[in-house]
Amino acid sequence: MINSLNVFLYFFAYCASVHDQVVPAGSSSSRVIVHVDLDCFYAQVEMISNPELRGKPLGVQQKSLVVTCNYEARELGVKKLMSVRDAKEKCPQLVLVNGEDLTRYREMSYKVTDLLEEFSPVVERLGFDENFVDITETVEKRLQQLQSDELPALTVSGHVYNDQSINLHDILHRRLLVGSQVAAEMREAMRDQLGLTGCAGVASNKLLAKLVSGVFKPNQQTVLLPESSQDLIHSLKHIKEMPGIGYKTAKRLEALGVSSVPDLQTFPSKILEKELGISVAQRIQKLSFGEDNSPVTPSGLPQSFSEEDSFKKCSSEVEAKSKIEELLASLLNRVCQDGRKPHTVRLTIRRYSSEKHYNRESRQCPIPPHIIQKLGAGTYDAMTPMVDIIMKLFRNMVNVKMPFHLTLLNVCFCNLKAVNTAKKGTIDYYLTPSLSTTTHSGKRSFKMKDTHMED
DNA sequence: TGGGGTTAT
DNA sequence: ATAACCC
Repeated sequence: MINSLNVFLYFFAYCASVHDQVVPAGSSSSRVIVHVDLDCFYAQVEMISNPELRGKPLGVQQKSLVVTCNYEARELGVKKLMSVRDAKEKCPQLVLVNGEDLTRYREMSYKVTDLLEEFSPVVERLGFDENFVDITETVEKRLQQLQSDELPALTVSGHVYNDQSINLHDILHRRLLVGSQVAAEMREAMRDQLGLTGCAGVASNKLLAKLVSGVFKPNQQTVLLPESSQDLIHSLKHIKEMPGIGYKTAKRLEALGVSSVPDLQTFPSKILEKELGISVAQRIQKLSFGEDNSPVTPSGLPQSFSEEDSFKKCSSEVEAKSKIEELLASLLNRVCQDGRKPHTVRLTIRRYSSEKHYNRESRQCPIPPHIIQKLGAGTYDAMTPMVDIIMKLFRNMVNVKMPFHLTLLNVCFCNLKAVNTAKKGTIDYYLTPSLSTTTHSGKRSFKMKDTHMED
């Protein structure tokens, strides 16, 4: 006779061995990814700046749009990207603050990323209010610290998608549970140290982590166990909701009769590849199965800085020049604070047009070395020569002898390089191949000294 | 429809 | 330089 204890022990050992074989311990094939998504970020920053706004319906305005709003406003019918007119109509008590200057949002955004980097250095930013963190290693370490008698006490933090039951014998479940605990600590740190609330999603890849983070909304977190991933992706009502399938691709898919997740899953791969190109086709078809092997790529320092302004009409060169000077003044301050130096400048315009939705043109050029040098110290030394260069780009795009009508100007500094800190006469000075060698500290708050040795 | 960002071609 | 994607 086999007694029940033996049956239990056998079952225990069986489960452990099966799953440990499927995903060997220390295997990199299974990851734990967290997606952190701040609640109505701009509105939160505004409420921190001015606590009197708390408790009132609050919208953040850019031009004629309410770009985001707090939950009090949402309960009264205000939606993201609603026009100010519609929002005021829905909600006359709505308090509006101007959010066209992104400085404070950008600063708070990087504080969040910096905080998350303390949990794992592998943090990828997505916009100002979202971050992906690969915590596979953090989780592995914690699981190895766990004594075997502590295993039964392992619990989830926050929601489990679909209320799926947890199997502690499954190593993937264990990892994701510890992941949910790390996510809870991240949200606690954001609240305690920065005063910010947000959602988190924990799953085995970026796509699923992002989708699951939005399941319980505001200020909550959800973990997805592997057995529920098909339910999650099938909960999408349209392929446009799939991150990675944008406006254009969704339209082209719809023309092929593909509009739902199952449509995309079962559509013939060869035809899809012919229509969209092999790269996009293979990527999005994998997405439709919940598969996403793209790594969390550490964002590090920004690749570019830009400032832009939109308006009803700009139709003269002097008008454009004064707007460009305004954009440039802010940019020079930002570049100065960063410490690195841009080697390329780009001007982008939008011309007035009744129909064409997305029409933008740009011209870019290298920044001459003698101007790059002036970028570090006083912002005003660089101002005049930079304006001259940008106006050349402007006249290259716009025939100023003909009538024109612009609705947007954008100035972008990119191709950022660390300043050369190698001292003249040293081995380093002569061996530094260009100045592209990364000499920055890796900390965003660190400011490099301008040693005037670049170029 | 704003004021940003990224990568691929 | 543009086009696509993300927020």
